Amino acid sequence: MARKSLSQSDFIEAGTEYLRDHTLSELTMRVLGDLLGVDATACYRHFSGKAELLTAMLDTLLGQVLEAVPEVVTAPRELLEAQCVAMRRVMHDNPQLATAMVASEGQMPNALKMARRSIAALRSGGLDGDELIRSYQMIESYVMGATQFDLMEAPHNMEIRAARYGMFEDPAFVRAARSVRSVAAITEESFLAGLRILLDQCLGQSR
Amino acid sequence: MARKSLSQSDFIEAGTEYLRDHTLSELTMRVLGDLLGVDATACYRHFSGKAELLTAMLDTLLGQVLEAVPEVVTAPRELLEAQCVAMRRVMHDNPQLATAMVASEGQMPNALKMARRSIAALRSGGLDGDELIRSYQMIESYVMGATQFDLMEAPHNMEIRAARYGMFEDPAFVRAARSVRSVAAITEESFLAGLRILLDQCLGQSR
DNA sequence: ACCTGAACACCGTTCAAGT
DNA sequence: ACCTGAACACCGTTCAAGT
Repeated sequence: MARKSLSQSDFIEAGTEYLRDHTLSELTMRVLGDLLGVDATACYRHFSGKAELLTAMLDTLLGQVLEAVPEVVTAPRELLEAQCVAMRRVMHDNPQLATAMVASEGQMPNALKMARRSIAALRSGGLDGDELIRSYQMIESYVMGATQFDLMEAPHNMEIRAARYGMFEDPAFVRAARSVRSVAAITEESFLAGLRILLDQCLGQSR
Repeated sequence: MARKSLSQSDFIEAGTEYLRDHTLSELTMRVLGDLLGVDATACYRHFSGKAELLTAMLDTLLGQVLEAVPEVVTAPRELLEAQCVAMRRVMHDNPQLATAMVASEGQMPNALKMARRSIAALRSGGLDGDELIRSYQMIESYVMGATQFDLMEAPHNMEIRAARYGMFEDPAFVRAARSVRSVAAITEESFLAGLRILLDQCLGQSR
């Protein structure tokens, strides 16, 4: 039998790819092994367990956000908004992983990088002390939370939301519920509107 | 052996009580059976499975929110804020259930009631059409999402957040990280500040 | 150094059998 | 009508054994 000599990134990539079309609970260690033509327990030679693999997959995702928003010299307001929008888009493209986002930031270097960038932007926007922390936390909780909430039950999330709208018995919602696409559009619009309202309030209007 | 003749609410209450001191993954059907002095499979005589039980537990939680905010005649802005704050408090008191909040609203009558109340308030605040939907969705995603995010990994969530702050290498965050209590306080302040900013923008300043 | 394969201690759930 | 208890098809993970 030929040696496989797999690396961490092989498992990360195979898992992330698999989650494009499958549920998180469908990604078992046995399936992951099959994907790489290897035994179910081979993963344990590279990660302490499933949790650590998941964390590595998540951090890789955050790396994509950092790449999507190069740290060029832009106004802090624009850098922040761009980073938040990129974060949401990456999560939107990987809903299964996004909704499993964990708080174990200790092992996620890219999460740390993103946070430091945001804080630097808020600082150069004039914030400091407790106001800085409140603003940072408000934006992080909004972007991560609202996006996770909107992606819940993906890929059927917007069908489910449309069905809910239909039960509200309100003419505006019932009309919107007829088109899943319009429900999805409204969801994105409301996220972006909310983000801008919060950023405006934290950093002052810039448009 | 005496007949137990349990009802749905017995399982809901026992499970919710158990989750006060235990993780969601620790609440297995076998444990639930032990709590009620009954076989592990007895639950299937009252619920189709664990998912349906969980949904029932969640809806019971939403019922507490409805009770906490009686539908007295108040200004729409105040009703909305009170309902959002009550929602967060109930989730805060039941973090394990709150972070498992599901999108299966079809079987959650109290979720429907809450939504209709919110929509009525927004309407009497002068909103209509797509603007009404955007405002509703913005507030729902913010309250549910940010709260779920802040409660992630409870009951150690604030210790984890404090540890993160310590790694930011920013003087303001490092100072705040010395007290878990202060991190928790800042989290609540930033949630409330964000909520008020969004409500102000949707319904106009009322204070 | 890395992978295998059997094994362990769990899950949620089904179903025939009890009362 | 409701509960029991064995059983099924899974999990993640461990560990001795291979190469």
